[in-house]
Amino acid sequence: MYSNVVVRAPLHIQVAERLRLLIDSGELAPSTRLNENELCQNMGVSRTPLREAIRSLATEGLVELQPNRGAIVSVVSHDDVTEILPIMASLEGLAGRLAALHMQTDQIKQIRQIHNQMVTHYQKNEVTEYFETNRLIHELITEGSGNQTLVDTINSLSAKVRRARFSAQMTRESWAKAVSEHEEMITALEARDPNRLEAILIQHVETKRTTILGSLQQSQ
Amino acid sequence: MYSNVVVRAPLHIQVAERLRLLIDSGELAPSTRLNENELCQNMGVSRTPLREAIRSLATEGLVELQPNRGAIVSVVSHDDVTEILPIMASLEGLAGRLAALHMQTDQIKQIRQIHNQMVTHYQKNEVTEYFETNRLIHELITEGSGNQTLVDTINSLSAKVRRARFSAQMTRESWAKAVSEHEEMITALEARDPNRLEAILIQHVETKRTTILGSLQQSQ
DNA sequence: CGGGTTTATTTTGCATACAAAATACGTTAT
DNA sequence: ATAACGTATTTTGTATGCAAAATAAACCCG
Repeated sequence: MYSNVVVRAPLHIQVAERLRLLIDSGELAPSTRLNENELCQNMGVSRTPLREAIRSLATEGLVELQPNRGAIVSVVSHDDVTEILPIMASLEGLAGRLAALHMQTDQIKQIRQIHNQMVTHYQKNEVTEYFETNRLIHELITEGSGNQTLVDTINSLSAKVRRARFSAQMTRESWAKAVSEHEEMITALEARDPNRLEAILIQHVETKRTTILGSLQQSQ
Repeated sequence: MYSNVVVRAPLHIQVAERLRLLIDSGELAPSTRLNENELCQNMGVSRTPLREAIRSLATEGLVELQPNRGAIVSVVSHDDVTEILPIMASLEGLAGRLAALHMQTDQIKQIRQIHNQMVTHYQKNEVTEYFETNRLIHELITEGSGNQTLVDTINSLSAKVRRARFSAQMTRESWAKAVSEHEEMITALEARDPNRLEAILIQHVETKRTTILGSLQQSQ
């Protein structure tokens, strides 16, 4: 007999996921205080699993615990981003290097297709769709490394940078540069050239850095 | 009037620290089940802060949650180490590059002193002291990067590798190689040569890799 | 004996209760 | 009016209680 048991995740995990989403979407903005009773009511759970979830998010760095004063949504400062981006560059470079060596040919073809979509979105000035496809490409290359720890590490850092919300400030010029770098990326991947792909990805993050830090207000 | 208030950390943080120590020291061995009542009695706290601590350790990756069956000390497998080491190489390389650029001269002199101590321990075959000074040097270089996020990321990965416990299996040969690489490291640091230091650190982790994975039994 | 099923015990998951700290409020005095 | 103090309320931190799941033990039947 087949098992009918629906193994549903523990409450504190479900709650953590929802909170993560709320924070990531900006619905819970940085420095917002997390009121336990309020959140409990909204989510229909008691304080115990909620608090467990908050503790998890704290070790992830998404919220900051303030003893006897609860937790606030952590603020990603200019300095944080300055610290994170070189790390991202190094890790994305490594991921690209590994991806060039290990990815299946049909997976690379898929990335090329998404890249073409992205270019179309760029030409039509469809910002949201552009960012979505852009993100997907980076995600696929990262996953193409075949190194799950690397994927997790990059995602965790990437999430923090994303929360700094700079995207709107992208200039015509830096956007064009990013797209052309992407073209080079895909070419290097198709040629399975690890050194070149690594170099481009590192350069790409550098471009991102100037874009972001140019527009981000000092010490947010 | 000066404040006399002793701001002591919340219980769940103290508990998490103690558990981290127990796991790191091997007193709580991998795959050991964490019995809540037992631990509560040992530590003299109730289940609530203990459980919060366990959730934190779970997101850190030190323990693994098994729904309805509690938590076990996570097992660092051969594959985990295989994934982690290239990441460490990349990040330690970056840290070295930054350290060569930013470290104060007197800090570099201090590292040279510790390095000399380490060499003495090597010559006298004092394994424990060797590893301790070795660890300290890597820590100081990493911190010398001036990038706290980088320090945290490296430490978190490093802790996992350390828990795999391979150190005893180091051969005469690989030990000698590690020491000579260290000599090169310090020289490059004193010369403030970022590229060279980065390259050596990456190579150094590669040496470590062959040492570790040579001795670690498959799929622990 | 041994395999399988039922019952008892333990252990976890979640909710609630109580105490301490922090915040908000109101009162008084200047 | 406002600054400062004291009190009330809210909010967090920790402990405990109860129900469900998992494990261990007892039991039955072949």
